Amino acid sequence: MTTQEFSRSLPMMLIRALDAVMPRFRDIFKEFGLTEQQWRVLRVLWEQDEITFGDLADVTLIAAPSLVGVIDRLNKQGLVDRRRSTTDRRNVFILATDKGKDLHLQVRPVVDKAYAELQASIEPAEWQQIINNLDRVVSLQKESDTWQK
Amino acid sequence: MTTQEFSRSLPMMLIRALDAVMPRFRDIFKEFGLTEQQWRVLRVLWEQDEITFGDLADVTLIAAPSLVGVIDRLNKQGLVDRRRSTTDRRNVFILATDKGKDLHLQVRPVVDKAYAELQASIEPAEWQQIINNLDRVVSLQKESDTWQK
DNA sequence: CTGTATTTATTAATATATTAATTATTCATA
DNA sequence: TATGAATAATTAATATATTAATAAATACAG
Repeated sequence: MTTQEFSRSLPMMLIRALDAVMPRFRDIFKEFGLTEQQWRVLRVLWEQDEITFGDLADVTLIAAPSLVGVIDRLNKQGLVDRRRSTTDRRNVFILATDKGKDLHLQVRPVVDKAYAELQASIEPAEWQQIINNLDRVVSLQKESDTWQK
Repeated sequence: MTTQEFSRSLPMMLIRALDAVMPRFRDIFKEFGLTEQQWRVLRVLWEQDEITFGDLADVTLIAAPSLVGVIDRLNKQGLVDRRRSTTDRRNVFILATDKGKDLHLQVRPVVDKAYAELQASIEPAEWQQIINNLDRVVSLQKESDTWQK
């Protein structure tokens, strides 16, 4: 019965965990007219003030080609702006508009509350263990990637 | 510096882990002209022989509207067929064609090898811990979903 | 300096994700 | 048995993911 093996493989378990966790957050984002990815961008800009497109892609884990569209739509909503760097004209800085900052201040408490509830549903020690485990999966793969390129 | 908090939040860690793990598998799938989702479908059909569309969506963790297109494209490649149930004409059975079964037999060993290498990169005890932890995240969320609906 | 390789953001093409609406069928019951 | 509720697959509309290719700017060797 190796379908069960498949269902319990690491990739499927990761996807299942995301499927279990994300819907309640998406519901919140939607209330404020945001998608999950749009929220990730604003979440960073609220702390960062100004960040290059490339760094934003790294931090949000949104691949550059996808991020172009995400930024376009946020820009159309008047929530973020692009500003090309003067020192290196290849770089583009992304920054939240005042409207973007305000919106974020509204969304943030609701999301934080939902996240606190999520965290509260799991023992602190177990929670930390999960984070550490995921961290380890990432670092191990990064290592074995190095010699490949 | 709460951008770090964000980066180490459970959702971001899950996504990062997937990003770390999946590329090497996608490379393999691509060699055989398959996408990740197409492979998931074939992976199930190889064991299952015949399965309803809805059950297939559940097992592959592909939402029904997405699965429609995945099946369409697999069908165009001559790898799977649809067959409407005679007992309940709402149900549609999905099954692999001979070509689909043959292809799967070719892909499977390569994928299994890559998966074995992935698993070998992590201590067995830690591996089991990760799976158990993810399982727990899922079950805890399922519980708190129940009373919501 | 000059031509070439690298880097950064973007476009292009195709596949998938997400939510809401729709169609066809079956169920349940009045 | 007609009829409204429930179920299964699909369509529709929009957003994102993935890979390859491109455009513009900079770095860098010769």
